[in-house]
Amino acid sequence: MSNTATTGPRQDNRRLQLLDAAARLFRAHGYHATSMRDIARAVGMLPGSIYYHFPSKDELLLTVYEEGVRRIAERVDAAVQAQRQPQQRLQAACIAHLEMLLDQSDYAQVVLRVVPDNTGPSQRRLIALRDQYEVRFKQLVAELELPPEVDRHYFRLLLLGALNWAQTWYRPGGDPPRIIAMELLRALYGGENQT
Amino acid sequence: MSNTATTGPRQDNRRLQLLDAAARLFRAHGYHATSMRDIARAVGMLPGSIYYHFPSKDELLLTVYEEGVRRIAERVDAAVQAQRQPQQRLQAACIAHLEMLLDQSDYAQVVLRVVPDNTGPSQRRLIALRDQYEVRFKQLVAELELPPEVDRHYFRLLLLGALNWAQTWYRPGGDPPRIIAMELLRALYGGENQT
DNA sequence: GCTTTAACCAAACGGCCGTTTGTTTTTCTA
DNA sequence: TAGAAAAACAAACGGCCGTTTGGTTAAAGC
Repeated sequence: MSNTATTGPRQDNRRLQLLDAAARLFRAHGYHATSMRDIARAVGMLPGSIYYHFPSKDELLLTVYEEGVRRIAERVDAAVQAQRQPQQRLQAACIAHLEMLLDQSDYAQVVLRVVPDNTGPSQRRLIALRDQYEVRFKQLVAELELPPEVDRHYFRLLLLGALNWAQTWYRPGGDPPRIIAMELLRALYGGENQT
Repeated sequence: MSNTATTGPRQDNRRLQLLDAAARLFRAHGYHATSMRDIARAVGMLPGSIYYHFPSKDELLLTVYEEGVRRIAERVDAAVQAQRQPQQRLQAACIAHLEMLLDQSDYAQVVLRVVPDNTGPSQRRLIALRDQYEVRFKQLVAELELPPEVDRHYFRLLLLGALNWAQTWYRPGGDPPRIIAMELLRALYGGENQT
């Protein structure tokens, strides 16, 4: 009963397993089509046991979402910081973004696949998380040299839309995400100022 | 008002009401989050009565999907045929596409909002319907003059992705769909060969 | 007028849903 | 090694799900 802080909590491994399974299933089938029983079965657990780790299904989605944003942001930031020229910085960001979105992370894919409409009480926080991530692209586009007629707001929406929509037509076996990102950028720039 | 054929079955009015309600609810809440009871309540009907008009929920979605593709294709085709120059033909298609997608038709919005993954036995037909519609844009892009470095395949995916993704950020009260389409195209062309 | 039939009602079917409750097992510390 | 805390089990709760079945109503056709 002593108030010692030396005692760390147990490793809590299954919590991570739960998050992994939830991310995978949410990505594959969507939020509503995935049941708590599905998630429990995927980690070899009884449905009720999930509620020791998460208070609700909604909160489970929120945690996956947060982790997804964290992972894709981390990866994109690292890619951007390795470049100097604005054009190459944006290209690096697009490549990293697309790799996470198409190949790497179930978590990141949930962020864009699961539409935060009527998914529960935390839908506003989901949207806020997504917006917070996209601020990076706002800054990258602001650095860029563009013709004066081009509205940077719509330039960003054009680029992000094209990248995110790739999730709907991408199939493994075709061009890898890196090539796709570069081809989309080339189509966008019209082949003018290419590296 | 003698436009009614004197013979034939009864007018079967509620079937259209059902489709309208289903389209509206599928668009707003998604397929899985919309129950047959929700749809029945929206038209003032008991849940079981829907099965007189449609054999299953899956078939109901398929019918909405088909009607959505039909409506958006009809509208886009009309807009394209009113133009001669390839660039203006594509622009007209984009405007019509976006207007249907953002403002006009619940049916058309279902086609792009409801991801046809694990929605039931007819998911392949849903994808086929969507592909069949997008063939139009393939042709429009083929007519277009483009720099030789630009891959027309990715040019089309870039454009359609940007347009379709607008569904996730569009809010009524901002720029109308027509302006959005033109701004996106301007960002895509880089302000070069504008009308 | 009688029959047919389109259209819907009324009521239930089994099943899965998210979640709760009480108990048991495991694990780590004191 | 005793005991507390963490983690999972076992079993149910009420409720909603898509769908089925059989009966009722009212318009249409002969």
